[in-house]
Parts: sequence; structure tokens; C-alpha cells
Amino acid sequence: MKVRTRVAPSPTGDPHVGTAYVALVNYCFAKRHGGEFILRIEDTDRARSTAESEAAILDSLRWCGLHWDEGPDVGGPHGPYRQSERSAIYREYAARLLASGDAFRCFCTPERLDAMRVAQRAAGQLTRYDGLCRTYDAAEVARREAAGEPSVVRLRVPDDGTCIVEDGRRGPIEFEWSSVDMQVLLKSDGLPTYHLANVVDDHLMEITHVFRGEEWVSSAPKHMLLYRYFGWTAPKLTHLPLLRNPDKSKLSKRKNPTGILFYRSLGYAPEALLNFLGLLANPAHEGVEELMDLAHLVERFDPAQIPLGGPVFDVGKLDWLNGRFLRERLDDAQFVERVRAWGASPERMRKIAALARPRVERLSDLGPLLAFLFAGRLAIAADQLRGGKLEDRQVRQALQYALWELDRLDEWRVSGIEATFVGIAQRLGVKFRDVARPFYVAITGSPTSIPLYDAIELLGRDVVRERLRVALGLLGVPSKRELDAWFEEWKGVS
RNA sequence: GGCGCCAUCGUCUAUCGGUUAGGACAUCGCCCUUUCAAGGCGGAAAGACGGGUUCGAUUCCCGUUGGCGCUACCA
Repeated sequence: MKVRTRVAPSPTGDPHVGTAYVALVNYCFAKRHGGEFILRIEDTDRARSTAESEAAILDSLRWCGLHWDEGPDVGGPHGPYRQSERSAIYREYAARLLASGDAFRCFCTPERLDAMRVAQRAAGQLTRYDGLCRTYDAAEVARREAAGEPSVVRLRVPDDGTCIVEDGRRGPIEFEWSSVDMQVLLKSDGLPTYHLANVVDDHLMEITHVFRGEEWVSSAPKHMLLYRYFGWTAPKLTHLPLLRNPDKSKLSKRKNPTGILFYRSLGYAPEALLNFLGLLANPAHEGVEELMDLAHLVERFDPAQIPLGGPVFDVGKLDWLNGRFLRERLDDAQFVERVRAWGASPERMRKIAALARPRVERLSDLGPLLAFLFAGRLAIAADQLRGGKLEDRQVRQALQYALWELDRLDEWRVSGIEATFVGIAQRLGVKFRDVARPFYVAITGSPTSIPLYDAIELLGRDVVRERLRVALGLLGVPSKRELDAWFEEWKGVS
């Protein structure tokens, strides 16, 4: 049987290095065995999924140098590859489960479920659906449906016995069925949850091996149950350790740059990023050259060698690999080409020229004026952020608001960015010109520069987020309490 | 709280019961060099704790502690 793997990102935000990591592992395994690698978009969460995010994810993975044999953009024999276009399929399989009695309709309200969980937790028990709707007979279900009561489809789970999940790297993991929740499979909007869609798609797309994040371990029993109910053979599951922040918490953008685009903006070579990620999955042992290309990564890939501890994403090591790639794997001409592609493309230079030309007297003024566009971390001190009419607290609050607001922005364009900043000044009850200075310093490294919103657009979301985060850190990282209070105020006005 | 996963230098890791616990990044020192990098050489740096099993545990088992994940009509 042909090996087929997949990566199934959810388009709910910026492309994450964790996605690249999981994609790389699946890619390597498939290619190592002459198999196929598929890209599937899991966009069943209508509230959070966006087309922008999907496009960005495809773009980032392509930039990484990972090519998929089937996917929403290239098509393939098992399409569609976007779950939002497969609703009918999931409904059909949910109906099958309903018919066989392996799933049941549930009419419970969110309020009842909430109260139930609160009570269970207060009693020190695990939170699990109590099975009320499971007791309804066909007539009762029909009556409620006819009355127009909204309902979901839940998975029937055994009340006792154990489930053994076979993990490709950890071996058997045992769960009590009584600790597994009766998961919702089909939401009241008719769309499936991850669990149903994932199992159905992996089967229909003939996926043979799944490498996914460790966060899925605890829901694996539900997936095993679905394969059993459907009478399907489950793919071989292997859970990958989660990438961590330096403080060992799960890698998060609150504490670190996590976007693939951030590393691209900073001038990392995709080869080096992949190299680094590949080393995390299969570390090089003594005497082994660590600088390797994708083909080499594929050739030496071995799932049995994946370490189980969650590795800290060590940017220092990435820097070293990237430096070596730049100076050992590229000649001058190729280097120049990289520079052009990175930040000096004709289109980008034209935009920059239009902004810079009115502000220079000599071409040599360009260096200091535009350095921030070609820099990673800016050398700024806390005092440079001060000096306006605002108190530190207000500046910090403004920076935090900007972080939150900019995250919510769908389109990264001057117009939206401008509206965001105007809004922030209003909320704080101050004039924008008074908050402008710290933002200029945080973003461009100087209180005077090209227009702020253009600078922000040019820099891109990930770099801007990082600069704001660094500036905020300079004036004092907000405490949990401050953050909560600000968040309340922020929510209140929006 | 419950369930699950994990546990060696600051970081990534090697060790399939017996090693001076090895390598890489970072760090420190020296060399090279008009500077800075790069490069070369060298140094410092680790088995969470407590019980077992064993002639012998970093390695196997149990417990504790710690970290992480899950605990949604999000993935």
C-alpha cells in the first residue's frame, strides 16, 4: 500500500512554525517511503476561519519549499481538500452513525451543559456529558426535531472498559472509556467538528500515517472509536512533541515570534528553517554534519528517532544554521538574488521610493531613514519611548491595545491600520499625536520617519507585532492583573 | 480538580545496566587577523528527588516533584 500523509492546518490565524514542523515531518515520512503528501484545509470553524489565513498558510508552506501532491490549490483525486466544501459527506457519515446507534442526537442547551460541567468539576469529577439525551427513544427524538429544537450529534462512548491507543513513538497509551467524553460530531449548524471530519477525511483520502501535535493525544480514543464504528482501519498515529518558548510553555506569539512569515521577513532562508525544524525531529548525532538540505532530511528521516521531550525553539541555533547556509551554500550571485527577493524587489523598492523621496536631500539620507525596514531587532531604549505627554501606563496600554487590535485586522493595509490607531487614541481619550511618538520609536526606531501606517504595512504583521512586544517589554511587561483589567476596558469599548 | 504525555549541561541531544556521561548551539579563553565576522584550538557546564531490582543504575520498576497537553457545538 502506498504511504500517504497529510498536514491539515486550520486557517484561523497566521501561519505558525509549528505547522511547518508538522508538515515537514509528514512530508519527510511520505517521501522517505516514496509516498504522497497531502495538504488539507480544516476550516469547519466558520467563525474563526478566513480566506486570508488560508492563502497565507499555503503561501508560507510553499515558501518553505514543501510541495504537496494533492491540495486545495493543486487538486487531486480525493478532493475537495477544503473541509467547508465537504459538508454533505460528513452529514452522510453522521447519519450512518445515527442509524447504527453509534451516535445520538442531543438537544441539551449550552446552559444545561455548562451547569453540568460546573457541578461535576465542583465535585472533583471529570467533566463528561451525562448522557441525558441518550435515553430518549425514537419517538421522543422525532417529537423534539419536529418542534424545531436545535440539536447536535454526539458520539456514543462505552461507559466502562479501556481503550488502548497505539502511538507510533510512545507505544500503547491506556484510557478508561469512562473518562472519554461523548464528543459532539456534528454541530447545530450542520458542520462537523474536527473529530468527525478528520477521521472521515483521513479514511476517504487514504491516509496511512498521521503525525500530529501532542495536543491530540487525549482525543485519540474518540478517533479510534470512530474508526471502529465505521469499520475502517485507522492510520498509524504518531504524536509529535510541542515546540516550546524558552520558559518551556507551549510556543505562543504572546511570548515569542511564532509566525513563519516573521522568519521570512527577518531574512531567514527557508532551507535553514526547514533544516532547523528537521533537526528537532531527528537530531544529528555526534560527528554528523548538521547543515543539510531537504533531500538529506528526507533520506535520514526516522520516526523512531523523534525525541519525546518538547523542544525549546532555540533561535540562536537557527541563526547559526542560517548563517552557515548563507555563507556556505550560496555564492555571491545567489546571495544577491536572495537579498532582492527578501526586501529589495522592484515592487517593494517602488513603494519605498515614493515614501522616501520627499524626505531626503541626498541619496545618502536613505540609509538612516530606511534602516528600520531592513533590520530585525531595533536598538532602542525605554527612555526613547517616553518623552511625550503620556504616562508610562498609557503608553504601555496603547501598545497592548495595538497588539490586540492589529491581531484582529483581516487585511494588512494602510487604511485599516490607520483606523486602528485612530481608534486606540480615542479609547484612551488622548490625541493621536501624543501616542504617535512611542509608536514611531517602537516601529521605526526613531520619532521621525516615513509615515507610520505605511511603515507598518511595509514591515508586515509579524515584524510589527514583535516590535510592539519588545517595546512593551522595555517599559515593563504587563502583569496578569493589568492585562486582565486592560482587556476588560478594551472589550468594553469595542 | 480529573485524565494523559514527558523529565541528562543554559538550549537541542547521545548513552540499547558497567563510559573520565559524548557531540552541537550559546558562553568563556587562546590563535589567526588592519577591524569585525568567519575559521582553528581549548575551558567551564548535566543525570529533579526518594525508594526499590541488580554485583553494579542516567539507563529497568514504583512513588514524589516539576513541566506540558487535554478537559468546547475551536482546531
